[in-house]
Amino acid sequence: MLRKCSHNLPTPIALTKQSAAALLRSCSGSPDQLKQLHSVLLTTGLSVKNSLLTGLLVALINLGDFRYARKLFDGMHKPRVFLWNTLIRGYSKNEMPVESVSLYKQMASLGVRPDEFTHPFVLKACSDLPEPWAGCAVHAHVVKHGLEFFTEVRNELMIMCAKFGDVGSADYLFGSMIERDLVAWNAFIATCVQVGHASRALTLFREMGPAGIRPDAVTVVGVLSACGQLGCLETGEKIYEYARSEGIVIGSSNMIVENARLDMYMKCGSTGKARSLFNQMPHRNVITWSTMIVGYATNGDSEQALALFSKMQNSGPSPNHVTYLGALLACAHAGLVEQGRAFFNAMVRSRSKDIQPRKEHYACMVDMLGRAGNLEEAYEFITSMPTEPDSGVWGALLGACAIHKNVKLGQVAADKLFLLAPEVASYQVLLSNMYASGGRWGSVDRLRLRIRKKGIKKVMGYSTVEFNGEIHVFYRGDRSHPQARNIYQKLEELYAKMKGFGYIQEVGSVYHDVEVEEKEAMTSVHSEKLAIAFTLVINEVPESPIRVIKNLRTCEDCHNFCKFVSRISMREIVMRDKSRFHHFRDGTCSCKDFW
DNA sequence: ATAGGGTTAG
Repeated sequence: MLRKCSHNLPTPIALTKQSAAALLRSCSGSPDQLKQLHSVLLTTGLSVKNSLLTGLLVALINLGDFRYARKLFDGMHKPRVFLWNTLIRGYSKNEMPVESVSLYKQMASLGVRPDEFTHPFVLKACSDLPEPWAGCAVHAHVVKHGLEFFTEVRNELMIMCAKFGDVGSADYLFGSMIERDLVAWNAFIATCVQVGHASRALTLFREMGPAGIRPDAVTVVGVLSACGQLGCLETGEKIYEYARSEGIVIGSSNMIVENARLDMYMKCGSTGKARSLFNQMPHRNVITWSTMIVGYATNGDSEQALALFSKMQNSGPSPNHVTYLGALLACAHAGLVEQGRAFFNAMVRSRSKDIQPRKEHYACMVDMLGRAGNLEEAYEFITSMPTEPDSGVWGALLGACAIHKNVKLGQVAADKLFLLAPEVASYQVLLSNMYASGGRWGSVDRLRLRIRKKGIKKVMGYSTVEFNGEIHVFYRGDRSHPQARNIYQKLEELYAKMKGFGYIQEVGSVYHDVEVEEKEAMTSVHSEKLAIAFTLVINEVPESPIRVIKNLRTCEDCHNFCKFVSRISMREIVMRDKSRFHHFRDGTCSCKDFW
């Protein structure tokens, strides 16, 4: 490599300081070229001053050769703040937050005074770290140096707070901003979506105009993402059309916007709309393909997911770890154990670091094996993991044990989960359900006591439906909706009709040690049933699908209920639960009762 | 010579 480019470089004699600087500016080819230039400079006897070295360093960093850059940097006498900044930024932009933060630490301990450019970089690195402590320390520095009023610094502080779950502080930082510019709005909207406050993001979007800020394409991406999370298809499409008509996005030129749209369609269960958009897109990257594959997999169309995956391997970009997760999900949902194993082995064999199996791939495999009934193999799979299994992996095993009613192995998983994720109620609920289905009421009571002692709160289940751009929320047994009377009347009607078609209420999933009538009463008013009844009341257009989003997983009886309703009302029901979609059509579900 | 915000999985 060195020899190859050596003839492009001038001989040492011809080189002056000016020509060296000019050469450096034009030398954006390869790090090797730059390194050679450096050694040439050293042989010239020219005094290689900081200014020249700085140029060299910047070029190296921009090319991503941090090792050589760092060597140069460490050899420099009192590098200027600008150089510290550049290196800190380089690390943070190239997913090396640890290096970025430790360089900042070094800077601080040497007494180099940071300027207003330093903190946005290092704060970004701090928010990429798994723990918030470094960020807190840097925050203190920001205040110490009196830099917290720079908009850029404030934005990064806000994002960091939001990423570590401190939405209150993020909110405060946004609200108290003196100059709230477009970037601040976009950052806050995006963080709202990331922490799961999608409806807040939509509210913010509506406030932008009155506040005198014109949204741009970045805003649109955030808002489309919010619509996906909420399952608001109508709203999402309206916002996209608005953005087109306002010239905020032009055609399909912005791939990120199109990807966000694609994802929104998939998250709303509209695989058809997603596919036709995909077919029309002028440019597709790995995210485009992954979004499609994951989308198909979660929507229960494993065939399409796997077909696209092989199409991608033939004529698309290289798959990454997310794409493979999509392929594994497709296998897990379709019960294609052999195919799934093959994908997993391909990942292990791959030389690319980017597609080595991660924890979520292991969790997916455990789910797949466990669901197919190979519980022992799933357990062995966990013990063979190169890294410490996390709650996702044990949770997958517990879920499979619940399906196959294997209390013994389920207990093993639950014990791990009690240590790894004591605050997640759903795991304890699963265990409790397993005890209950085995009639072990004593164990159920002991577990309940333990849950109460620890103060673990169950997440309340709810379902949402979008109608005319508004979101309607329902809880179990909820009567607060203005249409409550009509909804319950509709529900009665449905039950009466369904019973004629052979519907029998399945109460097993409730797993409470209460009288049968009471169980039945609770099951019959689950939130998803109310949401469906509501949609039937207000929207009688036969060909429009009923779209319901549920925050937890749906129970067996509701699943059965949906099948019957789809049949007797001739309406398609698209239900997104916590982990996947169910498309009900004419009495059957896309998940083939395998979920 | 350096500035902050955006899309996929869990």
